[in-house]
Amino acid sequence: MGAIEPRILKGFRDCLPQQMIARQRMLRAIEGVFERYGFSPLQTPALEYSDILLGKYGDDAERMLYRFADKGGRDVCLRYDLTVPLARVAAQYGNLPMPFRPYQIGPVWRAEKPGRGRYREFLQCDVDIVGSPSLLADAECMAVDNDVLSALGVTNFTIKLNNRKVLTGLLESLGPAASSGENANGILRTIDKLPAAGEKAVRRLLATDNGLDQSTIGRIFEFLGIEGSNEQMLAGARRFFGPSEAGAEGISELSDVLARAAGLGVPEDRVRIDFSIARGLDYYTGSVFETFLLDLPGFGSVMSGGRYDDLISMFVGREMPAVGISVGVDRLFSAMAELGLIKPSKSVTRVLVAPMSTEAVRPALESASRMRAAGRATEVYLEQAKLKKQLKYADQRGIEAVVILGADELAAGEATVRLMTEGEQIQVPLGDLPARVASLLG
RNA sequence: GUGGAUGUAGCUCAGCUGGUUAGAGCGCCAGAUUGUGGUUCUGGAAGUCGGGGGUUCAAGUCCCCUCAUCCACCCCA
Repeated sequence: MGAIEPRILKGFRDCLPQQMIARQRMLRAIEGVFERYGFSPLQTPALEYSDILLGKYGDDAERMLYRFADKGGRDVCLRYDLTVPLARVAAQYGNLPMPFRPYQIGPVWRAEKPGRGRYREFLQCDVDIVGSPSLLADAECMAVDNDVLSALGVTNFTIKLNNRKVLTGLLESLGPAASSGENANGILRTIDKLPAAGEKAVRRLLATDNGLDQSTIGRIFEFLGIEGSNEQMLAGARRFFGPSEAGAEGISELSDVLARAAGLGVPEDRVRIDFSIARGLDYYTGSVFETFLLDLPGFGSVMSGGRYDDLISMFVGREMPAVGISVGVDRLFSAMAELGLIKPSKSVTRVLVAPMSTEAVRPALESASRMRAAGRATEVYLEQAKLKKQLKYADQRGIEAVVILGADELAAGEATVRLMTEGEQIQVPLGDLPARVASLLG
């Protein structure tokens, strides 16, 4: 008795009904946006063979993989995101019609230190477009991003946009020391820290961690220092790169994606080119985006993604371009809670049927069934209790209507319906109950 | 992982320089005449004072260790 202390693992959370109700509403809104863009649901397992996930994310991320041997001695990992499992699916099923447009809603796990808006288990909602190299697909991801936040009532945000080709072009222009393989990824991850860590720290890290000399670092910051409107930044970057350099292709893609996104109705002032956005994950190859809430500076990105044209080919060996974006549902939810955009609900029940005596139980059950058939979430009070207690039960749960069935009502063949917010009561013939309650509740 | 802060009732916290049976607000439960919630009034339940060790006649209060949480750095959704 009580010998086991109830507790929960660090970084993991219970979502009690009061939160879950609002969270489910949020998920439905997100799902609605996804489906309006023609994305279809996909689900994959929480566990994958380790070799499916390893080598896709980069060192920083891989340290955060939950990895263990299962009962059969298989080397497995909890998925770190939804993108790599999707890549596996796209590679594994040869009969998928392309472009393949799945959306996924599911938990992912990262064994990192939890903090504000950071958990070890959290829900991601991804949309991906597999099999199309079109930059229109990139722009669609941004439009989904914009629509999702708008649908949730969030208005003050910025989608930061960059292109990996710009960054790799930058590194190539610096010579082989900077642009070769793993070192290039390391440099990008360092650059990605710029908004959080600041220029000084990044300069130091580029020298100590990435082994760059001061003139190379100077050149990088010459590029990162390009400022101004999106147009001005594109123009500045064009001047920086020669026309034949790899970076120029990225600049042209950026310009294209911007135009397409505007065409899809993404307000232009919500999109900002930011050359320091690299994303911590290795698999990105083209567009990268991260979304920030301007009312919560320092909160971190609530939605992000990018193009990963080479990831799926790591499984199949042939070209398979893809682009996607991911909503950090839990983070977004806690951000919205901080901003007061979440209305908590205590229960989904809208009607409580209150039987006042044992004789009233049978008619109460029947009434409840008919109310449910009419589509109203209905509970029957389970114990014999005073009316006072039953009304209190309804009040505590925010239940809008109580159907009272007592001796008087039974004798008259009707029920008393009490509307809790108004405090009004009306007599309703039992036969009309579902229709009347439905119209009273709206 | 580094630095700082905090751990007292379900929640938010008070408890002065160590001194008898540890408090408040909110919440919860019950009652204010027999079938009417949310307001009010009355009453009630509930705490190994995070855990362990030490100093002392005496520790929630001082010291040490440990665990946990929060904030910053770091990293990301």
